Amino acid sequence: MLPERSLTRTVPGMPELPEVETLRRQLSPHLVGARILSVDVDPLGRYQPAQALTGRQVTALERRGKYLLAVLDDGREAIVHLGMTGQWWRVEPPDHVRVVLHTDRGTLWFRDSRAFGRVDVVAAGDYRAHPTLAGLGPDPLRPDFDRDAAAQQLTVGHAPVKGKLLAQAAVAGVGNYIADEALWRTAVHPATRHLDADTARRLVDACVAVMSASLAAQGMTERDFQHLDGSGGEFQFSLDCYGRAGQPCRRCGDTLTKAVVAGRGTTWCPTCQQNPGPVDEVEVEQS
DNA sequence: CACGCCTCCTGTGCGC
DNA sequence: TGCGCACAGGAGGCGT
Repeated sequence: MLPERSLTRTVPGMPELPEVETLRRQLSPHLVGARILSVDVDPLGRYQPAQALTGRQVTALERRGKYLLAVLDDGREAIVHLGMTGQWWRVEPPDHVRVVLHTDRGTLWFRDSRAFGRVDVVAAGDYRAHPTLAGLGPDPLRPDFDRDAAAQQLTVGHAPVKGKLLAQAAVAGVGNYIADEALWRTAVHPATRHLDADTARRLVDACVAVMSASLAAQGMTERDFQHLDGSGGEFQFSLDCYGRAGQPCRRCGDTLTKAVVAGRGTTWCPTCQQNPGPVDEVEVEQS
């Protein structure tokens, strides 16, 4: 059963699809059907749109990729993105409260220390102010997930495959750890700029497999896991690659390396994931 | 047009 | 020990 102190079991580091879906399931009983009586919002401008939730009833809580969508009773919907550190609490957090929802079922607090999260209220389906959401690729948890369409996206363009994965246009909900794990599983170098169709399909399958395993573990809880109260995610214990720079590859024993690829910290095995040619990576110190 | 770089934030963890 | 500072990182915006 859900502990009182933290609804989210805090999902600290990087909420990706499994973490956001876990949160959606935990949040639903407290939000779907509830009416929001009043809203307190942090002075920071980016959260101001949440004020528009006042008086609204939530009719459904959906998820697309890493976006939570709360369908409202007036034809609009609330878009919630957790950014890096967004959390929902059922008790008042000690700090970094950005939005407070007073509902007829109790109060929910949105805490976001780094303030990369976002809350917006738009006409249903109007994602003009959210281009990534507007161009979101197929979501692996939806029954109509089109694996070949996702793979096709990965074969076009010239950007490093790591960047294509993070862009959300191929597979919705991929973040840094899912990308690194999937690339490791398929033995694809993250800086690869061209994939053949078969490799692309295997990479999509690997993304889905990593997401499924992580969701089954209720996602990854990284930094705050000392505060866990029994409902925390466990996937951090199943990682083969992400966060293991400097440690031996579980497949070949070589030392996993870390560098910046497509602007993001990236870990891979230099033996299993062969360098496809000239790449523009910057070596980063290993721990 | 697609890509790459900068920005937003603040806790963390490093170096001195 | 304590201080200061660079850095991480999802997504948006913009320049090339």
